[in-house]
Amino acid sequence: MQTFGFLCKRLYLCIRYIVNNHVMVTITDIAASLGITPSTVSRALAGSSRVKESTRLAVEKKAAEMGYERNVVASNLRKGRSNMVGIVVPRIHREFFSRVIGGAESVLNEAGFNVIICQTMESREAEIKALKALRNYRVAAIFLSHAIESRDSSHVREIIGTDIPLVQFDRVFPDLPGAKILGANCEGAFTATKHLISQGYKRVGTIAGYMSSQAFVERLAGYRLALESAGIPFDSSIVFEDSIVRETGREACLKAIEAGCDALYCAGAYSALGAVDALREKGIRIPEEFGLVGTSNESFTSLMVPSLSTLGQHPFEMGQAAANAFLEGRANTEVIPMELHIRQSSKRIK
Amino acid sequence: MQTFGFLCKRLYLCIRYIVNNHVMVTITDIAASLGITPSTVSRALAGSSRVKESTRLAVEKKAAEMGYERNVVASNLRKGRSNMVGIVVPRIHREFFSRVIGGAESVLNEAGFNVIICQTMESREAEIKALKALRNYRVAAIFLSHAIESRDSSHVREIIGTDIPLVQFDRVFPDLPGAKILGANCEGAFTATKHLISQGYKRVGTIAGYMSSQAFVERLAGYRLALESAGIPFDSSIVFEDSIVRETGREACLKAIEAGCDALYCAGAYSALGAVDALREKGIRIPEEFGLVGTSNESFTSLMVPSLSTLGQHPFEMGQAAANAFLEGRANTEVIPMELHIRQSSKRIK
DNA sequence: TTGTATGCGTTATCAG
DNA sequence: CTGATAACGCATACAA
Repeated sequence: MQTFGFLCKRLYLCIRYIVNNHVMVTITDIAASLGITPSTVSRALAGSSRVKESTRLAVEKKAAEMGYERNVVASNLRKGRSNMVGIVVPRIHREFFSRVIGGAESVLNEAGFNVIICQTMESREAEIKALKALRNYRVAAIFLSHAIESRDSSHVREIIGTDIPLVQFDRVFPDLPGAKILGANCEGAFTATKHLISQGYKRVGTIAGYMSSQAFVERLAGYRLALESAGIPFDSSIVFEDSIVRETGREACLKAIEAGCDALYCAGAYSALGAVDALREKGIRIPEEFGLVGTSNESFTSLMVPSLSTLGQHPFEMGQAAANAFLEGRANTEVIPMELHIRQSSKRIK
Repeated sequence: MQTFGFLCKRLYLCIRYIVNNHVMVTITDIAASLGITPSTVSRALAGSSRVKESTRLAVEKKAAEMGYERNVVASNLRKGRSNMVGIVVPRIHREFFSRVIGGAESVLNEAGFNVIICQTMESREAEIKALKALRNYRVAAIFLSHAIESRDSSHVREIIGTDIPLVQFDRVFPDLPGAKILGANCEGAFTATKHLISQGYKRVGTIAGYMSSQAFVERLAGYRLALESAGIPFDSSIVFEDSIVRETGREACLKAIEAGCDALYCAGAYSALGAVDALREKGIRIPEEFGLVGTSNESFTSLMVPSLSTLGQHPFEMGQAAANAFLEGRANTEVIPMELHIRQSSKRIK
């Protein structure tokens, strides 16, 4: 026996259907055509154990028949959280970041999440805007690799507080809680620098990146360790900080040449490219007169001539790791190995 | 004078606040602390003209003070549409696509939209899944560059119908309604082929891509036109279809060599890379014995040796154009010029 | 096992 | 110009 309210609703639905004959079908529609209530449909579709098997089957059949699909907006509102994960990166056209995103997406999609992506273009302002937008979407989690301009983490803490799970990757604020996915930066930089030394380069400098970011701090530490383990004193005058793009990399390399370096470990991907520019300008031959190892195995590095030796990260795996950390509710720091690809730019000894 | 219901609500809010002392502030909170109703707050915040200036100011002040930010999920549900735009691309780590996304995002963000990105990995199944997910989010629009596996547009038509504005770019189904952003493919391919002919190459073939996509059809037409305008008969035996990735490009080029070609216009970005592989394998010199022009000015093309001549698109501008077409409600076809970058791989005549 | 009632936060419609 | 009220579609506590 139907209640009066129920019948009213049904009448309303009929009218709605006539007026606008292509609305999305809702659980109420399914309920109406099955003579049951929306709550039961909701439960059946959610796979609740508190619904009769036969009812569930009937609901599922009808839902498929009517082409029902859950309105995730309504569902998210009701649940107070969404099935979206926000990923905030400096620039998506950097191969490293786009591959991290790819890795994260592959895992998250499997688990029923969608990914919303924001670019900061290295600007702190844009990062704040993106984080706020994501919070307003009530995303289930935020994966962040912060902008260079974000010298400290106060804005992140302020905006996302502790309500939204945070997973940081690569460019990580050490003082923030939550999971962190890092490359084995120290170890990697150690290996890379060691390799340059083993090739007979005598004065190995580094284009070190930004010390506001954990990743670069660790790479510098690895570089230093390699020197020390080879009995070479660390010399801060051939450590060039704050360079990460091609142009500043070029400038840093010019200074390195002045300072008598014959090799550079570049902690950034594009600063190494700038170093190549500088060396070409000066007519210095690679690798005979000058050795180079870059970081991040972007595909252009193997296509260049001379091909560029790189300390490769595994961005896809980092994305997967970030997604898994979130899905499993972990808040630890995970280290993804790095791998040295020795190519022409550092291979002086055959 | 407050109504009874209003006071109840206020009491409820107090209790909620005590129980959970860190909830997001809502328009109801603002209304309560200002002694007005949520409707007025909503109107004030929406910039409605039907609200007193002083009230608006008071509301805005209070909102800022309390750190209010609109719950977009609720807003979207109520409005029946969202401020998200879905972008569906084969792979975001393709520089072309990531730059299109960048361009679209830059315009959309200004206009208050956020971007949700889905990758299809060239799979029709994944494309269907992505389109459905976006529809379930009630996105404001979908920007699509379809997967290679999607040989026809039936699934797109079926899923998004006419409810959601569709903007297609680059890989476009001509039979679907809505805006289309295309490179000047025919003209571009004409110029590229003409250039090869002008360099003295005698038998210019093409790695033509997939004929299910408008863009490739047009490039083939441009190629053909260039031959005809030079009085060279079109020869379908040196048109290699269905190649778009590096490996298939390599295979196509091997066939082209067999068929006596001494130049290729490659309609894909990575197929040209495969062609380089094939020529290296066979020990054929570029550009002296064989000329190559690729499509899409990916950054590796200028870093390679020999550097690769390309028919460059303007992906960032294409993204902007897509966003503008959507924002202005246009449904026309827009053509973005292409530009021939002549580099070493095709420059036989100094 | 199912139905009833309510609220998530916002906005639109209608009164006043 | 502002207030009351309902509804967007779904999920859940509670009742039956």
